[in-house]
This record gives sequence, structure tokens and C-alpha cells, in this order.
Amino acid sequence: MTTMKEIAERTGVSVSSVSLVLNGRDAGRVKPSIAKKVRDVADALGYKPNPLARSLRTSRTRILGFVSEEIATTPFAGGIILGAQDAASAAGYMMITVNVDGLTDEPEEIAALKRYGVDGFLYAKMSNRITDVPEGLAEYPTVLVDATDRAGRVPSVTPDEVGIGYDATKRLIDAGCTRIAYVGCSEPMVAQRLRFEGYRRALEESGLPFDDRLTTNVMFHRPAQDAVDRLIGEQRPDGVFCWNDARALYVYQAAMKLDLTVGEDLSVVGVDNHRLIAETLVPELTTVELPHYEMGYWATRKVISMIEDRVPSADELPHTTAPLPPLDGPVETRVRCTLIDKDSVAR
Amino acid sequence: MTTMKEIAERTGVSVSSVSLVLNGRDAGRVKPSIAKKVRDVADALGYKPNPLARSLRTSRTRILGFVSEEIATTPFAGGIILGAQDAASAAGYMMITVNVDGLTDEPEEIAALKRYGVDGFLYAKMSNRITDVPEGLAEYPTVLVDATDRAGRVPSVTPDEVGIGYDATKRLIDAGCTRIAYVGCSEPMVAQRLRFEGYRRALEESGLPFDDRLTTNVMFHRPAQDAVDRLIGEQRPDGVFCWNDARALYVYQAAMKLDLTVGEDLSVVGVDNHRLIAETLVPELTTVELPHYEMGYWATRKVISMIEDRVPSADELPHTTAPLPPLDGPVETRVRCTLIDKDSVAR
DNA sequence: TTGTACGCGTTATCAC
DNA sequence: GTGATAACGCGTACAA
Repeated sequence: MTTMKEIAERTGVSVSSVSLVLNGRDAGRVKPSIAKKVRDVADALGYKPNPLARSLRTSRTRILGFVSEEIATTPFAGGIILGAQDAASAAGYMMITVNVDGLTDEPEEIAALKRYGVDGFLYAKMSNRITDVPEGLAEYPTVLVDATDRAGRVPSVTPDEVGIGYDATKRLIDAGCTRIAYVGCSEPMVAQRLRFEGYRRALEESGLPFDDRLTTNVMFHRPAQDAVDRLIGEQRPDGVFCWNDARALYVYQAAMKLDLTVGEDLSVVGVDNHRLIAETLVPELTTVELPHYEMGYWATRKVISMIEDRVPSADELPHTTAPLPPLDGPVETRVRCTLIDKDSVAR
Repeated sequence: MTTMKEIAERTGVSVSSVSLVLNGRDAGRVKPSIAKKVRDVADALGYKPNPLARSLRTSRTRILGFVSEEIATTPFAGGIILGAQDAASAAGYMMITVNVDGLTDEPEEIAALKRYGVDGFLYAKMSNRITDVPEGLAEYPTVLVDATDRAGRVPSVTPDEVGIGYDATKRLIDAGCTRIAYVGCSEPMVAQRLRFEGYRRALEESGLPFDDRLTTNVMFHRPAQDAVDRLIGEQRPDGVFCWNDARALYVYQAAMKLDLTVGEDLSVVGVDNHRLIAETLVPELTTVELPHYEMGYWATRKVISMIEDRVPSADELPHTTAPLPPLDGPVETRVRCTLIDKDSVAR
């Protein structure tokens, strides 16, 4: 590891000047010729600042703490971590990831992260929950991912749930469906209410009547399958919007039993929660993709902008799959989801 | 953050004495009464050493780098991260997790981790691959997770693949099956060969003939389903060992078409890769569980023991789900897998 | 038994 | 414009 001291010796200037140059604070303070020399030597020696020493002085570590409750356990959202990591890496930050559902306890883990000097926190829940932010995080730049702060103070990023319901339903309407069912989730989640709202809004906008016999909320296993069987069998919808891909699978099974072909007799759109299903088991399912990667990316850029107290210019924000929402928007940011068209919707 | 300096002032002794006491090096060097006083004050003030400052001095950070290629992307193995994190946390370490399949490039990420002063590396691949360890890791304590070093130098931990095939097949034999099929993976992976070997070994040991018409190796989608349909339809096995749960699902579909009931006419065991399937879609599937958590845990303890150059005593290693293999065993460590009995195997 | 002094690599301050 | 010098918090050799 080459140090500033070495560069100073090699260049014949003082460490202070080297520091100024290498941190870009040399405008009008260090002679350009010297600055260039310093930079050349630094390049030649492959100088990289020692983050530890820098941190000791600045009490900034360029490390972010990523605290999550179930992320690493559930398959849903490696994408969040991935997006967060990419954003961190692009901005010269590192991420320490910590799970708080295993043996560990949350306050202790947060305290440990603080001791390591993290500059800020990402706090990720799963499935868009309303949550209380742990008090330990209050004094730090913090952003919630896939969750919103009950108190409405900490910035958060969540999927545009209403948009999900609206887009999925609209897609079915555009395909000519008129009896569109909704197979929802019987747990009282925010997303449930909002997706349902999007569903109804799309119906209304298109002049289709809402019929609550066409909706059912279920969980898993046998009871879920039975409820879906009943819905499809008795109501014969020509389109179904499903809370997620697992529930879409129940629709597939129900259709199979009734000798209906999905994509012909019945169109289906489901939210892609589990990856596996749309990738492997039912590749023809039309899905709405949750913006996990984008949320992770956005949240990380946001927390960095809070730490550095500035909004990065557009060209500092490299490519992601979709355009990101502005970093200086309202406290609750929602990210639009993508509909991936496949054969489960009739054309 | 209270510092040693503050404690020294409060106590009226020098910082060095405080340092000696708080690092347990005060035996016969600091007066016990003073030592006690220092400890009391430290407790009262809630003193925690500043890891940064300590690191600058000792060049030990108690940070581990976790480098993985697809972990966060695939749902397969959040368990690895979880186990690694638990082990790290229990030993007072932190983990910086880095993905090298996104936008980032591996050598650069590894270099960055080094700059942050990580003490050692976990290098995790997926699905038990033979791999070349990046040269940047050579000089650091490093352990491979779910992969083995082609050169055979870096310690690694993998699932006991032969045991998987053996246990699954044995379970079917014990249930009275005599025509046991194997639905494998047509990619040439280590695990494929080894699980197949375990399958054959169990057959042989029980005096059952091996019949290669009872085995098929497939990937996904339609071709896979067709191959499985054919196998089940033409050969009518009474037991099937499946490479993973997704393939087990194909067996379920095939059985359904043939009006066979899994658990009665046909027993099925599959390796649990995707969690979702055994948890939600086919809860009655008997599975062999991959020891992801245990591998992460073991690898982390191992790399820490390399860093600290000592093998922790048994009571320093808290509970995990299963007893861990010894830390000072051979270079390639294999972890036994667990069979979870469910109704898909006849009794 | 205790305290002083120094080093780790960087940044900030203030003379020059 | 430039360069000493102090400070960040800790650990440790060495002097007292």
C-alpha cells in the first residue's frame, strides 16, 4: 500500500500538498505543475487512499449499514441487495449487511454497525410494510426499502402498488376481458389494499362493473386452491389478476381441472414474487415485476445524498434498468413496476 | 462515543493503563484496585473500543469480506449469508458482502475490500462448483463455500452430495420401493455425478439392480416435463429421487396425468433447492435439505480460526441446527444433509 | 506499577 | 502557494 507520505517524498513536496491535490482541493492553492506531478506519481504508484486512516480523521467511513429482517431468508428480493450494492459500489461505498431475524438481536447489531462507523443505514423490510423505524437509526441518515415509516419522517421507497393493480387489470381489459377476477391476499397488507384499489380504478375507468363475487382473498395450500377452484368454476371469469405468482399457479391448476386453457379461455396476470415460478414452472405467465433492484439502487443513492448533503447530477447516476425517481422528491417515493407480456394473456 | 482518553481522565490514570486493563493485559502490571476502577468507569460510560482506531494500529479490522457470484441473485441460498452472519456476529466480526455478477468487476471489488482492511475472505459460489480462487485472495485467509478449489489449496465446505443421493434412495428403499427412478440434472455438475453415485450405492447395498432406463437427466420446461412423463409412464417406478424440488414438481404433474397419487402409488424425494416449492406449493414433499446455513456458519468460523490462528474451544461455538464438522479437518469439508420426512413417501 | 512518547495515514489549521 | 504541525483513538515499547 503506497501512502501519501511516499508520494510526498518521491515528489519532493509536503504531505499536505499531496493531500490537497489528491482530494481535488488544489484549485488556486497548489501550483498546477506540482499538482500534475503529484497526480502522476500517485498514478504510477497506484495510490489508493487508506479508508481507515481517512475515517479516523473525518469520521466518515463510506460504509453503509444494510439492516433487514427477512431479506436474506426469503427468496423474494436478492434484487434489493444487488441494487443497493451496485449503487454503493458506483459511489465508492461499501455495504455491511446484517440480518436481524437469526440469532442476532436488532439493537445490538445496529449498535455494532455504529461502532464500525457506518455513515448511514438502509432499513429493508419485506412486502411493503408500515413500520416503526428503530430508534437507534433516528440520528443517522436512513432510508426505508419496501416499507414506509409510520411516523412519516424517514424517507422510503416502495413499489407503486396501485400501479400494479391498475396495469395488470388494464392489460386484461385491453386483451378484451370483461369479467376480470382478482385473487388477492387475505393478510391485511398495505399492498393488498392498494393493488385492489388499482384493480377497481382500472375497471371503473373502462366502464366495467365491479362485482365482488369476482374477488377472493386467500393464503396458501388447500384452502387457497379450493377458493380459487370455486371462483373460477362458479364465476367463469375471462381474466384473472393475481396477487402473486404462487396464487397464479392455483389459477392454472383450477383451469386445468375445468379443462380451460390459460391464454385462450382465460387470461392471467400475476405479480412476480418468487422468480422461480415465472422463470421455470410457468414461463408463459404474464407478470408484473416488482422493482426490487431499482428500490435498492434508489434507496442507496438517496442515503448517500443525505450523507453527503447533495443531490448528485444526472451523469453521476449510471444506467439502471429504468429511470429512477428524483432523489429530492417527497418522503414516500414509489417506483413504477414493469409488466412483462407473455402468453398467459390472450391477444 | 466514549474514548479511552475520557476514561483515563475520569479515573485519574494514564491512557496506557486504561488500555492495558481494557485489553486484559494488566496481570501483574496494573494495581488491581486501579484496574477495577478503570473497568467500573468503562462500564458506567458504556465504553466500546473504536474499531477504526484499533484497526489503524493493529491492522486487524474484524471485518470479513463475503464475495459471491450469484448468491444474492438466486433464491437458493440466503441461508449461507445468514449462517455466515450469525457466526461472524457471535465472534465479534462484521461482514461486508459483495456481489460480483452485477455491474461490478471482481478484482476491483476484492481490491476495495482489501483497502477496507478485511481480515479474510469467504468466497461463495453456487451449486458446488469446482473453481479457481481469484489470485487476489491467495495471500489472505480464505474459505470457499459451496465450491471446491481446483488447486486443492484453499479450504472449502460443500454439501455431502453422495450422502444426499444415498439417504434419499435409502429412504425410498426403506419405504418398500423396488423400482426407484432418478430424475437428475443434465448439466455436468459435480453434484450430479456424486448424487448419482449415492443413488447407485444405496441400490447396490440393498441388492436392488440398477436399470438405466429408470434414470433421466433433464433441465426445465417442456422438454423436462416430457422426459419425466415418459419415464413415469413407461417405466412405472414406485419411487423417484429427484435432483431438486423443481424436478419433483414435474414428477407430480406426470403422476397427476397418469392418475397416480404421490405418497401412495409413487413415493418421491427431492432435494430442496428453492424453499418455495416445499414450503408452499407441495408441502407434502419429502426433501433433503441442503446445509446452507451450516456451510456459511462453518466457513466463517473456519476463516476466523485461520485469522486468529487458533481453533476455538467447543463452548465458544454456540448452537447451530446441527453439530459442525471439526474446523481442523481436511481441506475439503463436507456437511451432512438432513432428510425431512413428509407424506410424499409411502409408509 | 505507572506514565510518556510515538506510530498508524489522513485531513485541517495556520503560519510562512 | 506551500509546508509544518496537531489531531483523530488506540496500542505498545520503553522509560521512570
